Amino acid sequence: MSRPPLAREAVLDAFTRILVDDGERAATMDATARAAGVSKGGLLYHFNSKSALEEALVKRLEVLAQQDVDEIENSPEGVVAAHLRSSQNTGSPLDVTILAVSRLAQNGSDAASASLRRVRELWEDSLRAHTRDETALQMVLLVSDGLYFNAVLDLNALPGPTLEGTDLDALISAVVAATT
Amino acid sequence: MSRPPLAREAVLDAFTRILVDDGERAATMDATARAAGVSKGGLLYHFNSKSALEEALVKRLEVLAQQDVDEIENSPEGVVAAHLRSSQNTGSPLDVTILAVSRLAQNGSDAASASLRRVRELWEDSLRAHTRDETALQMVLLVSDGLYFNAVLDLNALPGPTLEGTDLDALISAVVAATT
DNA sequence: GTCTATAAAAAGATAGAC
DNA sequence: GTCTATCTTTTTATAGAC
Repeated sequence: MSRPPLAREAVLDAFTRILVDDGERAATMDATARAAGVSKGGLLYHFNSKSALEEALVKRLEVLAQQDVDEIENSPEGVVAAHLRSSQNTGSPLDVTILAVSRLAQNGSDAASASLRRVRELWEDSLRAHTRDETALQMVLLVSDGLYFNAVLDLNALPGPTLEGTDLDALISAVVAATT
Repeated sequence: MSRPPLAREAVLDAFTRILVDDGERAATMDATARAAGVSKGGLLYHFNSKSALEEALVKRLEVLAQQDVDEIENSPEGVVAAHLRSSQNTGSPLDVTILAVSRLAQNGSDAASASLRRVRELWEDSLRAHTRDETALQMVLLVSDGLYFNAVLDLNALPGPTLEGTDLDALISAVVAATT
């Protein structure tokens, strides 16, 4: 776990920022290098290819997500409340990294999709012990996803598993009961 | 409202499919033309430019979204339940169009972002009369967003307004009360 | 480690034949 | 209405100097 070179981190930061602010198409190696204050050759010294850049970003996400879960587990407010609160996108390193990786996922990166699924499973496993039942767990996760995605004006959220018919009915009933 | 040419609709369908399946970057005019079974020149007869293609897709979304709201208003199941059920992405024309337009929005298209916001406002206005209060309304919309986005394996949902601090607290309390 | 220069492919768009 | 051919710009990647 030796600290990575500064230029390398700067490139990753710039890549993230462009992905989130302007989208995947704008996040070219040229634009990333310029935003990071290095030349294209300099960038390619640290990342041999575009996919190497993407892989590095995915790796960064995995580390940040695990840290997030660990912090929430120790929150005095309670895991559910802390999780929902943390779903309010505030521009934290984890927030922007999730958004950046989801941009990659939506452009066909299987590694990015898989990573986002793992993050969601981390959350799910963390929340399970603190919710009444599976329906309640799904409701928390759904509201969390909705929150996350709504916390930014023109951004999106992250992938997850589909819901079966019976679960969907139970969920609808619960939400209807709680809201009408 | 005369019926548009078949080739034109085929191009729009192909563009939508590629956007949803492979992302914005893959949705080139070349690939779209090929998938629609026309040449690049043929495509450019119907849509003078890439942005003309995008504008046509946004227009299609507006029409489909209004139809959806009209149907839900007349649902015997009730507006809230029908809305949540309809948020389960089933690959309907509206579903795929929303996803396609959200891909454009995430790549910097202001027109696409604005259109998605309008769709969400349509839903919000439709649901308001059928929910207990503003917190309940937001909860329904959030769960709907979460549902929508989770109904597909590696896709995303749609933009919306941010939540204020007090609203967030009220929401967290409500969800916590309903789920723990 | 970082740079410039350049090659090779793909993108959007135009021109004009049919 | 639909096609092929072509131009221009952008993007990824390589080569090699410093």
